[in-house]
Amino acid sequence: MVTIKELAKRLNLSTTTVSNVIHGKTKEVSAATIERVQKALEEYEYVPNINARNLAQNKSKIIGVAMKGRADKTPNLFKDPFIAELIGGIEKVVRNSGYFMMLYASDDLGEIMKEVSTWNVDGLIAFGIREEDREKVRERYKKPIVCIDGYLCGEHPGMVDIGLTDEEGAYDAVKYLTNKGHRKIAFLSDSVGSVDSARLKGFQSALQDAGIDYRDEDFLRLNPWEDQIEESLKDICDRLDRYTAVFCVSDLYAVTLIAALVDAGKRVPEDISVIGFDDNMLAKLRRPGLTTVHQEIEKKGVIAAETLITMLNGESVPEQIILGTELVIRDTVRDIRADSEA
Amino acid sequence: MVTIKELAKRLNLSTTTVSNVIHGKTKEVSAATIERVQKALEEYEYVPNINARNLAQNKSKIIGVAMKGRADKTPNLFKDPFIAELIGGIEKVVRNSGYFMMLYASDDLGEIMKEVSTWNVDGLIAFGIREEDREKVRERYKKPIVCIDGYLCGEHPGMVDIGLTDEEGAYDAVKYLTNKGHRKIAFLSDSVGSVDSARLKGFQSALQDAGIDYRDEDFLRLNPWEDQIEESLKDICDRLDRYTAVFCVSDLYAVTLIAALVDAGKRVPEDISVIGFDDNMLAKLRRPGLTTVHQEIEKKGVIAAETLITMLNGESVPEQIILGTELVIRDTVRDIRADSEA
DNA sequence: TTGTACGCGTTATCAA
DNA sequence: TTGATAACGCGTACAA
Repeated sequence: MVTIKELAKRLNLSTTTVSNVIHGKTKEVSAATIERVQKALEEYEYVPNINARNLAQNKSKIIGVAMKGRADKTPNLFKDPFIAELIGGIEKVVRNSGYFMMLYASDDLGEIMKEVSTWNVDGLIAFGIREEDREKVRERYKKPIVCIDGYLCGEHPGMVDIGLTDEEGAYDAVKYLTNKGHRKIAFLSDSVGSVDSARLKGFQSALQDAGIDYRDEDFLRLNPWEDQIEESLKDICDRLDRYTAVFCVSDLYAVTLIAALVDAGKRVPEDISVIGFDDNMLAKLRRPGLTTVHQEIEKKGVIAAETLITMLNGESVPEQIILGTELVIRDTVRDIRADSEA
Repeated sequence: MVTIKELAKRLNLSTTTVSNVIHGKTKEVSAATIERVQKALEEYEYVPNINARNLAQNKSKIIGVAMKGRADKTPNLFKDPFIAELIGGIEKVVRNSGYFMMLYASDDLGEIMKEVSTWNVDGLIAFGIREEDREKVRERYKKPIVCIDGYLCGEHPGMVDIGLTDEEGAYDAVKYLTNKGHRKIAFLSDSVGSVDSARLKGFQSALQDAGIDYRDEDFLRLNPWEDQIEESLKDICDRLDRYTAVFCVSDLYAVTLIAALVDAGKRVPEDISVIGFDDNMLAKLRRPGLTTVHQEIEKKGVIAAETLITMLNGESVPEQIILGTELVIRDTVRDIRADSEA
């Protein structure tokens, strides 16, 4: 660990000169000195001390990724392919831009914000931050923030949102189900976040357009905790006896549900049709294929990170970016129109 | 951003006293002062500046996770469920121990090591570092290192390895295949790392024990690059015409292969039996279930991180920890003994 | 019980 | 073209 100071002493130069060479501020340094310094840098394998640099510049080159509630929902954050792909996308961009990524997952927003300011994080990507928490975040953190699926409304200076056509996506999926003759359709989710409620809205609209009444009991709530999921699934499978189709709020849940259904002796789609959301690898790699609503998850992460870095560069960015969805028809929805006519 | 200095001035105290209160060195501070300081800390929302702290203490509270070659193999690191689960396990422990995780994925080991020392990382978890690179790493980085699947041999002070019974696992799987009457068995992998060669060894032993000759052409090499994988899969599917079973080096590859086989009009296991390795969510969530070799991936990450933190605490740890494997029999291997007798 | 003063490695300002 | 020197915020001997 050679320091600039040591190097300077060895070369009989000042730290300033060495520092200047390191940073290419070479206009005011003689060619000979540059040469000498560069050689020494190589020879002694100089690496800058980021802590000192950051301290001096009041920067960090760190981009924080804050995920409220996620640590509690999934003990292993990355087991959910959605999270994994999203973070993968972010990480790629962050790394290629010369920044570093630091992950904060906690249910306690205060905790997250404390660490974010402790590390002097240059910018923040927030995932799963609710409307009511947004003020608190802004108050304690003045640098650029990009929200993912934040459903920002109103003015939020220095804060942009990367969203999705959640409502339309769900609408298309459920419309497809009703077109195939389904009238008893359940909605499977785990909570009632902004994303879920947007998708529920689309679900309800599609039902309405088909002249079907939505009842509260159609909302099936999966408890994703590892020690409770099995029981929860069993309960849901039972309740699904009264339905011919389920719209699931994620592929993970769709695939998990299908496994439970199959284990309970039911066939998909012969006995019940299932439709997912995300079109992640779980959907893509299974055969028969999962009918689902496609979204570009990795791209979402990439765009979030790129947007943040653009902001960090002082350039302007749109207040909101909404990515599209597309229904991908594969093999888990059955056409039951013939049945009902019979 | 209040600093200790400012706080001290406001309270008419010295920075030392404030600092002492912050760190609970309360034996030599009057109760009244403690009270006052703590109240001020709350009120002004004091957060320490990590850069300054690290600079002063020459520490970082950062644990680096270095993955050589991974950035090039998978453009999105976390798309591979094995990586995702492993990192998830590490991250959980790291976070709960008050450390932070920083990810380095690059094909260039020098690049990785440079950043590791730049950030003054307290400890390193290395994944996919080859024998020949180990010296280089040790030379440039003197702090504790935990390797995952490193296949360390010989003396490596301050360096421990978390491994797996790869050879036995593969042996069990292939033994199972031969027991079921298979004699034309292929080996699917993407490279020839230590892990793969251990599994290949087990593969070969099992063949040998069943009196089957191993030929080089039985080694099917999958090219996992996104733009080449399709072609590679097609080629492999063709070559599999001459086999009744494949042993795949990962569940990801097994599931990917099955999808390709199904798309090519083949049935698993009726036409060809497939066996995987890892028993990750891909295997667990599919129906019919994937027969595979179970390993506790998340636990591997957890143990790696725990071991490193133990080392960081100055306690002693075993030089090597080998986790076990277990064959999980599900539904992708067919018993063809009846066929051959017929 | 509290305060002073210095060092950590780097950058930045200003003077030479 | 180069060099002194003062920050940056914190921790810690050592002094009071």
